[in-house]
Amino acid sequence: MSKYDFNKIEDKWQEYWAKNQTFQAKNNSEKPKYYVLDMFPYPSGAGLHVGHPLGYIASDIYARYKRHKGFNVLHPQGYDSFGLPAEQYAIQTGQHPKKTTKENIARYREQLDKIGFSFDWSRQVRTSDPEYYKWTQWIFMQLFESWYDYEADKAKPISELEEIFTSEGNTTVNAACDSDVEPFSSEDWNAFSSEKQQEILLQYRLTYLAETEVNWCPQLGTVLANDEIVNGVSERGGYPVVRKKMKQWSMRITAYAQRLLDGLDGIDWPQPLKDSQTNWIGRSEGASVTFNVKDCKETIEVFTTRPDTIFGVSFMTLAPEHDLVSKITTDAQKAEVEAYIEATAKRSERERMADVKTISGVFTGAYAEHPFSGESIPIWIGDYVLAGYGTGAVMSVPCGDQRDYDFARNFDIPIPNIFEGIDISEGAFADKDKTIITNSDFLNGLQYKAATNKVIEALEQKGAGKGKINYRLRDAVFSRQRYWGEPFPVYYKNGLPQLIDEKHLPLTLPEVSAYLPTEDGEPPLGRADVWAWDTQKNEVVANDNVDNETVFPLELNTMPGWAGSSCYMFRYMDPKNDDALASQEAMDYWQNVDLYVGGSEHATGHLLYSRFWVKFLHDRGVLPVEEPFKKLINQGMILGESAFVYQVSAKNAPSIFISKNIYDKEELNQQKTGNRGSLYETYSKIFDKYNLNKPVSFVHFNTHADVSFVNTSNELDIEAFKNWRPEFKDAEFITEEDGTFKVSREVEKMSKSKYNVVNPDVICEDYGADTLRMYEMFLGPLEQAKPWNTAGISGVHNFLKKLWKLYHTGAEGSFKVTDDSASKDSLKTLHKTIKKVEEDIENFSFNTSVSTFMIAVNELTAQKCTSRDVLKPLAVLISPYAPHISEELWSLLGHKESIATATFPKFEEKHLVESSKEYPISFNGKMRFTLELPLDMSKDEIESAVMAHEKTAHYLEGRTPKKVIVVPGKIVNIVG
RNA sequence: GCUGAAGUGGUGGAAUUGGUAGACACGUUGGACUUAAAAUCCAAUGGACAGAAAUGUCCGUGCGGGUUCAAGUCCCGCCUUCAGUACCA
Repeated sequence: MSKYDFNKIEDKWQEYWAKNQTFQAKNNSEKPKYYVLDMFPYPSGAGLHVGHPLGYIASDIYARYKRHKGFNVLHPQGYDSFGLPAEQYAIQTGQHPKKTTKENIARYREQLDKIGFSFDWSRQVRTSDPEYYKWTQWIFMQLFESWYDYEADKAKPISELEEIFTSEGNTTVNAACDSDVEPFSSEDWNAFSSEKQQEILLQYRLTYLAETEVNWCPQLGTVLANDEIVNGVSERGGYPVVRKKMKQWSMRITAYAQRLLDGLDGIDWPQPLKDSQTNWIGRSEGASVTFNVKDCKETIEVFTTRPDTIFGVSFMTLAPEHDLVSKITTDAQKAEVEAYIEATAKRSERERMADVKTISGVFTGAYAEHPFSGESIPIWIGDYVLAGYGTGAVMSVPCGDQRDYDFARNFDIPIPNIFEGIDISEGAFADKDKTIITNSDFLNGLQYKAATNKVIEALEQKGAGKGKINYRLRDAVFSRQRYWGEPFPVYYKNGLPQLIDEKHLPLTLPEVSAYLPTEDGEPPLGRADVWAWDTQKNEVVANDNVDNETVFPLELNTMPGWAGSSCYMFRYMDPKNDDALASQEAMDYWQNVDLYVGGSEHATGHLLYSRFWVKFLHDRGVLPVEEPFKKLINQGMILGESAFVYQVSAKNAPSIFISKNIYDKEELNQQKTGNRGSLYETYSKIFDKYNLNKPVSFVHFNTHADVSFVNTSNELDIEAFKNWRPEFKDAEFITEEDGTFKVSREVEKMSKSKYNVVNPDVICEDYGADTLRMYEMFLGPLEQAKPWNTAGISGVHNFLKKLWKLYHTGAEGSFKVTDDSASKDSLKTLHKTIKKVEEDIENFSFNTSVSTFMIAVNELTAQKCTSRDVLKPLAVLISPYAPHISEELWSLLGHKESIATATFPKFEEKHLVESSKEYPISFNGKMRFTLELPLDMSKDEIESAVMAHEKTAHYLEGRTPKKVIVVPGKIVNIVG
């Protein structure tokens, strides 16, 4: 073989790797371990485009590199195969999601295999596989069986809590729980009915049932998101939508807020990603203050970050949804308040967000009492206060908060000034570090920090408040009214949730007649005929058998998408284990993921939930580690370059397309916004110019053309375009002078609907997987978003051809390496390359090492290097990037084993050292010359050599140098 | 509004973290080979000016300042773009 026949080579080695299980990882090894993981894909029907493998290529390079470096590398892959698209497809076609998912996975696998990844496929997991989701269900059960003890700051078994309740009641317990748990003694507890006890325990569990409001559309038979509702009716169809309270499972992630925050310090993640988790958790320090409501027994609790401004309070504001509103509103204000609440309730979340400028609110007629001054403070309601944050109530300090200020202004509420020497006639003053408090009784003359400490102390003494840390993070709703997800291992006895026994997992998804919700609003599982739990037989039985004695209804909701992806990284360690998520030995050996590669869009979803679950399972002794991902890298998205054609058409007439340059030249773009008369004139002129039949009127727009019809010079294949769609069959084209038709291009997200998808299979077919891999890396820095442009691929492809040729300098291009000792220059090139590539891989700057390879191969070609001593290590260097060609060269070099196990060449400094080198020397930027000096000179020696040089002496004549700056190997600067 | 990232040739992007800016590649131009094309190879390629030429000089990393012998890199103030987030008390 003398030609670089990449298709043949790649098929051969892909087959070899599969047959020999080259990349299968062992769970025990003398070698140090290294775990490289990609975020596993959701197998969509559209298949992979060139953007998807970017991160996989990067992690594969790293995994292969680590193998060369002597690590036992775990590099698995699987599928996040539960999810909405498959379900929607099922609703439309009636096909079981299981079937389409299976097909999609097969397609994904085929595409992935073509790129030559070193995945250990023997460990593949699929989240929709019962053998897998058995463990998702198992983790849910552990959460159900746990509570969070703030004293020990960890999760504990719920049985321990029951014991405490039995012996001490709940007053000594500092636990994460629902806010409305009432205090009870041990006597109370023991007197409670079993139902009552279960209800109370539910409020402490780490996953619990709670009533949550959702938007329900009975006609569409589904829950709608806020943005799917316009003016109180559904966006599609215009059906009425009702707010409905539904019992939903929630995850008590808020218990872990502080630990999730603290844990960020110990992990090597990109700063923007850490920032977004920090913001999402949203910790703020302040105080909770209790205000008594006058003339009734109620109290209002508020959270504030500025307790120091408590003497600036001139009113209080409650969210319209606040529970107290109905209790404290006076009869005189009742009508107005109710009208306001109704009006706010009707507004969707979206409207409320879009309309933040309008100030609205109503006085309740009630007054609160200031905890220190005892003054009466009017209580208002206003929709700028959010029910979901803090306590849903604020103490309004108009001089210190702009929103309070605007509200006070709008309703003529007094604005007392408590900041010394600050003018608040124009707006509030929120800069807490620049003020001294005044008009504030015992806080006068203090600054923010001191005042805050003092006021909290005073509040605590009075029992009117305490220092508090508030988090923005909410508990995560865990129920979905969907079919294609994990069923909950839960049945209901007297309306109370019960777990099925662990031994009977997995609880598999039942068959249903259709994948839509039922007409009376139950999730799709409500359609299943066989979906009840028999506690005697311990199996799923037909619904008819429900007797609420031994047979009970099962949960109808399924788990959300993130359930299956939260702990999958541990399942890879021991994927076939039927007795545990993974064996203790496997988990102790692999610990956690050393390198995780994936998109940043999961910052506040998967990556947060996963950390939560891992911390929880660590608390409960299941996992040895507390963080799932030690290092994380976000790969940027690869965007598509859409092609547009400019279309001018009349109704019912064939389309007419105008080539881009003509369109630009005639400034039709400007005409688009001009008046219709001049538009018509301009078009008429053009049509006359090109001898085309003028339509009566013009319609003017851009149309996507499929990128496969466009070559690298942006020329459109007119014939292919005409045949694409029937309506373009008779289209006419106004072409450039040279007869070509040019499209305009625009960078957009790669998507089927934009006809800008580039398929990796096509690239592999035309250029080879090695070219694809290297080109994707060459495109730019890994973390950066960048458009795909096939035009540049020839550079990388040429490199691989040159690499091939470097090893094929024999007669008629046959393979040739010699046993001659390598030239100094060649050794220098090799070691320069080893050093650079090693640094690049360690720093994840894969783009620059592609350049380094190109330089190396060009130099070695020029040196006519055929030495085995150079060509052998070179193949290993390149193999992480271009594994197929490297394997082929490796076997041509006479090796029987795969190159994957070869040792990474060792860098030797001595090959880079030369006898002498020319140093450029500059004087203050004015004079520059070069001086040849031996390389092993010390700083001082170089300095004196420079000073002794005639040009230096000339320059310095009559002057004393201020200093000489010497950087060996770089540059010498002398300042006169 | 807030937070974060980034602005370098015609294009994608390098620059050893303060030390010859523009590596490498695409594109473009010219040349070799060829009946021709493709492929391959060679050369030139930031701008301006001077020179027959080798070469030299000046300008140049979004804009305006500053520190330094020396700034794409550090500091201050702007502008622009992208991403995330948004009444968080």
